[in-house]
Amino acid sequence: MTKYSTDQRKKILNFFSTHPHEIFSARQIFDMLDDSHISISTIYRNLSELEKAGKITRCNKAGTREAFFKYTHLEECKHCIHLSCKKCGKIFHMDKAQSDDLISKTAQNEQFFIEQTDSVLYGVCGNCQHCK
Amino acid sequence: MTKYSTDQRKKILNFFSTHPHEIFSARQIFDMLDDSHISISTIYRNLSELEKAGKITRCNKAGTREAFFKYTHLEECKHCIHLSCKKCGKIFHMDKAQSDDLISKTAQNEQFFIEQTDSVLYGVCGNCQHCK
DNA sequence: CTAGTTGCAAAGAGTTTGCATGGCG
DNA sequence: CGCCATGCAAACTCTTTGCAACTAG
Repeated sequence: MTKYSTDQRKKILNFFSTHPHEIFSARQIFDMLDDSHISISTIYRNLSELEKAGKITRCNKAGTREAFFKYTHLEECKHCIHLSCKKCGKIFHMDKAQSDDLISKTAQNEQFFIEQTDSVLYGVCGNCQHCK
Repeated sequence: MTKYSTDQRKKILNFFSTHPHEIFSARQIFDMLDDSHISISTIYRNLSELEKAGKITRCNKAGTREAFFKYTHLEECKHCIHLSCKKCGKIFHMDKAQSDDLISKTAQNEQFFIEQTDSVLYGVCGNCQHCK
């Protein structure tokens, strides 16, 4: 679907690749790329394209109504569960061994087949735990 | 905050208690209680009240923009991680022992403190796994 | 009686879409 | 030069809110 490489597209993808461990809403990206004057509809259209292309992943953030997106640059992103800090918004990766263990145990014990890609656990990260 | 017991309130809560293992959006409840002619704003206001009162819990559903709610009738709901089936929308409870294990291991290994209440893992349940 | 609750319609947030213009290849 | 992408504004969806009418206690 994506045929041309436009300036706007490059800037949006570049933004994600330079912030690989955080999640962002369309509005946040719009604001942070303010000096590029990219229209909000272009942001939305590109986020959808990038999502379809598998370069970013759509996810929810507890207590918000907006869609959030995170960069999926790493192979590991596809093979482990994500942890999202409610305070700073950063994304962490659960240890692969533990992810796998959880998934297989849940399949066995509960007959439930977790899909890592869509699954985000919420909580507070070590950093934010310290500062009140 | 909830002082009076109105007909609308009773019907909404009753709806949840008779569907304890599924999640619903405001619109779905509105449609399913159609013959009671409860206005959509009353649905929303009561969902907020019931949430504050701890009788239902707000949660996200992957790939949707709406808020979903589930009945929190059980004590166990407050102490374990939830599993949401992407196909049928039903909610399952992860075994408490496994929930606890996961939370303490993640705290240790990753320095990340999961909050059960907000955390929903997505996947496919045993039932839906069988039917394609 | 009177304060909480409802219904309606209007306002708000977030997101999508139609259409003319612009720019990549 | 042709088609895709962009920008703008309007439309849409989900949710909240103001206000007058209604009702539980």
